[in-house]
Amino acid sequence: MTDDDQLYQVAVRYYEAGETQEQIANALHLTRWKVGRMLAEAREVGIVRIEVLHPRSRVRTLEQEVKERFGLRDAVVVSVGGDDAEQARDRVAAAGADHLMEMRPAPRLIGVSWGRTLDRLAGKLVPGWATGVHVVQINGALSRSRQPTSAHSMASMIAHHGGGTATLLAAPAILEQRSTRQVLESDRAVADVLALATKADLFLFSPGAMGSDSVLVDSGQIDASDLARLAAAGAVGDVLGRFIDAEGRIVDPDLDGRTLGLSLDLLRSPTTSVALVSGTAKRAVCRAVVTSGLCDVLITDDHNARHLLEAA
Amino acid sequence: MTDDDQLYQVAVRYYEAGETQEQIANALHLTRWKVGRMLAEAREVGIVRIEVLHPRSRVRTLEQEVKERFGLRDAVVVSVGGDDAEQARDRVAAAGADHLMEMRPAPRLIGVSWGRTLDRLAGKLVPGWATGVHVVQINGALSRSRQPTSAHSMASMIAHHGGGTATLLAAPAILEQRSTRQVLESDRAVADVLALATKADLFLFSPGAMGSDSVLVDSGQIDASDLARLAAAGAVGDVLGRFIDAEGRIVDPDLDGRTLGLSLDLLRSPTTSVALVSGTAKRAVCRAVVTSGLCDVLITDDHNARHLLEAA
DNA sequence: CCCAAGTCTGCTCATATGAGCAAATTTCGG
DNA sequence: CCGAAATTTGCTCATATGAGCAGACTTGGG
Repeated sequence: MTDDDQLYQVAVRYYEAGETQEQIANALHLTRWKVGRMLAEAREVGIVRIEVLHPRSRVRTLEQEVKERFGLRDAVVVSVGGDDAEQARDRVAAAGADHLMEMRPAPRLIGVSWGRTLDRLAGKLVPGWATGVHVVQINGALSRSRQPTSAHSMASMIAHHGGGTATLLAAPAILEQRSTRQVLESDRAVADVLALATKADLFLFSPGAMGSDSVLVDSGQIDASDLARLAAAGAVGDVLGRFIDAEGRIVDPDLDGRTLGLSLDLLRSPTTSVALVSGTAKRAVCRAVVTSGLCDVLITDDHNARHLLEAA
Repeated sequence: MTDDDQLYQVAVRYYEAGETQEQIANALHLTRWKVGRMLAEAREVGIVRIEVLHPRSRVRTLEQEVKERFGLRDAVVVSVGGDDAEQARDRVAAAGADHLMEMRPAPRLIGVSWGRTLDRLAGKLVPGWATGVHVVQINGALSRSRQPTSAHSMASMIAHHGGGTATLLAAPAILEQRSTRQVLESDRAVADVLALATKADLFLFSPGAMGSDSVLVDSGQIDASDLARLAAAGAVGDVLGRFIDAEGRIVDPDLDGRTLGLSLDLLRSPTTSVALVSGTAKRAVCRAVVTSGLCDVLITDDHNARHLLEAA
């Protein structure tokens, strides 16, 4: 039996660095065949683990537990093998798309937020999944650019694939002044959209974590110092651009007053609201969302679900 | 993008059934190249997950948590990728061997139980890991065969690799009559071994689960009906052949009176006792062992550790 | 409805890889 | 310490596999 550490090194070079067996052999002063055999052994003893998992594999037991523990209408927990955040996001988005497509009665008017996860979800919907859905944006978009942002393209895509139309919200998510927000919200163009949004029979959103990779930060809506201040005040993340603490309460009333979009109370209303959460960074905000009733349906990955149950 | 389910099917055939790309192509009426591309995509989207994990990778955070929660002297948690029981046992055994070899001061007199896990551990010790250790068996062995059983070979191997000698216990683990046990225990050949065992400065054991694959069952020491009776009385598994309930108490005093070997109280003494546990079947007994102080050091796999923390 | 842009398909070919085998080496019982 | 048995090594060769590429096929915009 060859030394474990060397097996490991060879396995990493082959499977992770993508080197060829011959390259590895040269680098480590071994023969090509030795390397081949070492790889076989590494697979044998489990240093290299190859698993094929069904793309839609869900963890029903966790779903059940999460659902009961937090009194949700429904929970979807997808299993992602390792801890690749990107992949987890993908799986969760796919599960969200499936869930959306399987909803009966099919939603007619969907209120959506925006973000990377929802973007993915939009891409996973199969064209023709519904007929004549209407999609309405429920919070402001990015301020920096004038061109249609991802928020817009996403809403449009959901609507388009569902054979319907989208109503976009052409306004920034966070304003400089409270008064600006008030003015904007009373403008017909904005007011009408928000009024429509309140009538949605389904809300779809994905909370944001506190990290500096949050979309709100890198789009310049808020900056690192804001983030630090919010974190210090107990913020665990944002929902529709509104920062909340572990109990789901608004952390900074001033900032919140400058945030344009639906009030969080609407998410707590009887209308079904679906939260998509993936990645370890969103654990804290996920907990806040489920415990404070901001969502009825949680779609997340198994790691997060387990964490939710463990620490509670 | 190709259909997820088909990607899955192809991946399973290739990676799990070991079929060649061409075979798969024929079976599914695809071209060989298509199959190759599908496999690439399956890896891409994470249907196929290849991970290389360091053979000694330990999960320090879990170790810390387990250690604190149950007030242990030490805890070692090894990560095993999936849920291959055989592999978990192997990793745990390897970790046990490492732990044993790294103990300072090195143990001089080691009391060992026996079982599949300890067997593996013995094999992992590198020859010369210590000088002049003495190994003593702490409970009876299998009754069926007269030849040196695995219990003996194991103890000998640990001793041999440690440049020392072993004292074996040539007696069955469970007797038919309480009196037989008493007679045996007062016989010098047995009494001396047990007396030596009480002086050990380290105990090493692996609890047994309630399943019918337990070594006690398939060696004929107890049978399925005994097992059922014990389970009904609240037994969660055995330690040194003695069946305990969730609180670590002896379940059946009669059976226990017929069991030959060290008393469990010795494991609870200040002497370090190391428990090796792997596999989901041993969860219950593992919990009993750590909560009732039967071990100071727990060596287990990550699944088990997580379970221990979750349900507690 | 049609065309341009993008995507997918089937293929050639160079190359990476595993099965099989004799030679070298290690292991182990006496 | 020796020689038989088991294991490991280096190798040949057949084969499986991925890169690259031209043609076929969608797809979406006008």
